[in-house]
Amino acid sequence: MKKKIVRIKDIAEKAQTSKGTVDRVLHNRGRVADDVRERILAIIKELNYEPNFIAQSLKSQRTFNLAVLMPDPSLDSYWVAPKTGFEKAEKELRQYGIYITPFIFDPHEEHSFITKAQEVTREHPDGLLIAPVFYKQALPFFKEWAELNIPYVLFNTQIEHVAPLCYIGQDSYRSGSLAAKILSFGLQSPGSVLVAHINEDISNSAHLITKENGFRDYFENSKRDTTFNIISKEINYPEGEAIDDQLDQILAEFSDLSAVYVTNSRAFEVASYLERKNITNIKLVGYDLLEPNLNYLNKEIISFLINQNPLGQGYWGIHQLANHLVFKKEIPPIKFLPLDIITRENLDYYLDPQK
Amino acid sequence: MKKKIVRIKDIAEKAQTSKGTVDRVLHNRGRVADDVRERILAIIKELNYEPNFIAQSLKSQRTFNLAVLMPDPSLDSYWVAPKTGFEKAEKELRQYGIYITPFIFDPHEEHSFITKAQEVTREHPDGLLIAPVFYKQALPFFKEWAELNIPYVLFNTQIEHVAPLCYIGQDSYRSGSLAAKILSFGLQSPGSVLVAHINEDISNSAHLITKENGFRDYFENSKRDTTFNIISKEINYPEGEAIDDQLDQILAEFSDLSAVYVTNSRAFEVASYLERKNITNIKLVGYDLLEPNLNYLNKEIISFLINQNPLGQGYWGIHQLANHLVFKKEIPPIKFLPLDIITRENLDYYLDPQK
DNA sequence: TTTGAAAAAGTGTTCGAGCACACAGCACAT
DNA sequence: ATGTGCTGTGTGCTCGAACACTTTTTCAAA
Repeated sequence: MKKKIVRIKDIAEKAQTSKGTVDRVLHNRGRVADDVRERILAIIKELNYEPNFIAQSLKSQRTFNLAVLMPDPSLDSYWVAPKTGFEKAEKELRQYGIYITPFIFDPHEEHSFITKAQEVTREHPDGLLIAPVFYKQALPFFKEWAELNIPYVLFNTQIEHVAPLCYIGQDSYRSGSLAAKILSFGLQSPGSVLVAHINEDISNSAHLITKENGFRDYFENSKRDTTFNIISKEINYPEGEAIDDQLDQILAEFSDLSAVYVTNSRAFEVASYLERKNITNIKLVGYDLLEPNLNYLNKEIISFLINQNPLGQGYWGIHQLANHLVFKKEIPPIKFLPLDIITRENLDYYLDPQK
Repeated sequence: MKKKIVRIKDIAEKAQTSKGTVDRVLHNRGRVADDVRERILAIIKELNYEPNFIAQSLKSQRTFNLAVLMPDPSLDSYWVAPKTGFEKAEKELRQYGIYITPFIFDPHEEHSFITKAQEVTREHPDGLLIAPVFYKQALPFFKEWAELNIPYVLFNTQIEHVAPLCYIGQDSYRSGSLAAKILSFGLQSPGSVLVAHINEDISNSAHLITKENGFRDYFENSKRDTTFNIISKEINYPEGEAIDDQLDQILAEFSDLSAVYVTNSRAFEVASYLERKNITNIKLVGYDLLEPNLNYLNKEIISFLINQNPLGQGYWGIHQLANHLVFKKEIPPIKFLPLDIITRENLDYYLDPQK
């Protein structure tokens, strides 16, 4: 029943050599005769040896200093969750010598990002987890970090043409399709459907366009009798003020508006509008389990939220770095997190950070 | 930045004693003079000592033999996933001395369950993960295992009045409400809604009734203008034969049938019927990512599936036992797994067993 | 054949916790 | 006076992998 755990010593005995030699083979340290190497390699394979990583990490007392570069949670509460996530990961991984230093920048100020990125470079961490919300400003740093051999993991925003250790986040195209599927399920009669990009610099946010494409394509490819008029708008308003004017205008133009898809976490703005104007026949789908969103989800003004799992992004980001640095595992270049569909009924299970 | 890790040796030095004495204090093994004990305790607190559990588990080579008692996956493919789950957990935890012996019974034969349960008792494992699908037959065994001090974790079926270490599974009531929410979102005009219990011994499956209650209550409590006629049926048919007769009958009786909620994993039977009869205006929601279900989900004959995460049930079941036995953690008496809403667009992320 | 340096192989220590064992000191019984 | 048993304390080995260090083997040049 019990498979015996294979130790280096077992391999050495079976190969009639010593553990030192086996060790050299295992770590490609050379200085081993070819025939012995072959023999040992065969036995390793035969016995299906897996290093006891407990002993491994006990021995190698080395510590790893990781850096996290991301926006300030106190300025945009979306970022609270990733912070919670990486802190949770740090707690789990402290045993393995993982330490994290956060570098927090102001998401509205490019130069704040640049300053912090420079600090990261100066610190020269063993690994970096970064939310590259400033796409263009980040590019030169990626080059620098690559030269310094600092592996970096991206999260939240996927960027082409840089070679991170891994990207953690969602498949934006699919995400859009999913939103479309949900709304489409709830729509019977024809009407207009709004894709709303709220307070975003679209030129720096390719992923929102990707979401929109996924959304549009779903409606185009679905073979339904009813057709829908998909319109998209960038809605910008000063922080603190209401969104009413813009929405009034859109409603005036499209009186048959029956659904709204908000491509970021600001669905609550639309929900607040709908509530105040007492409009109940417009279905609303958005992103992320922020407090104001949850409020309207509970009131069923927001029908569904898609969870981008920001906590998981922080958590898994650190874990990927640890897998690479500590456990020397192969890291897949992309780790897509699930597109969780959240409604009032299953909300609880996604709120509490469970492993 | 880096907090220095405190070792037993550090405590011993500071207390001017030896690590053996500190060790005895830490493990309440007695044989320590009171004043020394106090002094050591104070220092432990002051330095905030936390045992290095890597070294701990390296040393204590103790192995734990866990048993899993569940139905045969080759007789009902639902059980493939829990098996995959506990095997995955075993792989991760082998390092910590966890070994699993499966005890597989025929889910259609009570005596098969009883035989296997007796085998478990004879084996006297260090812990047990059990899917108590035979409620009544299982009861005496729980008593026995409690007396033998074998901690057991329930999964799949929640049972009252036994005191397991933990229950892993879903909140059935919520699960029903969620199904209702989804269907309700897709239903505009009034009509009949069927709750179908397919090939289940309802008397032994309280959780299906709970699902139905959750489902009904959602419709009752929702303040919508349209009202729906909720009917429920037990549908039984011999394995291998089709379900057509029963459904024909129901459709004849309720010509306005607009949705079906299948309370277990057999939604594909209904889907197959709908496909063959070319009925497209009935929405269908069911459970579990079985191959035949996925087929109809892709064809959009099944609109949504709720994932009961059977893989996670096996996986977390073993992990809870390990947390209890190996890591001496507190275990919550109930671990509800998320009610994942699955559709064609987000299916992939729930299929592959990711951590 | 001897020598010597490089290559190959083997030995021993370390990491931190756990635990068996050794041992000293003392009380009490024989 | 010596033995027995118990308490309090300290020492040293173990777990498996890593790696520095030592020893042995090999093989070419002298």
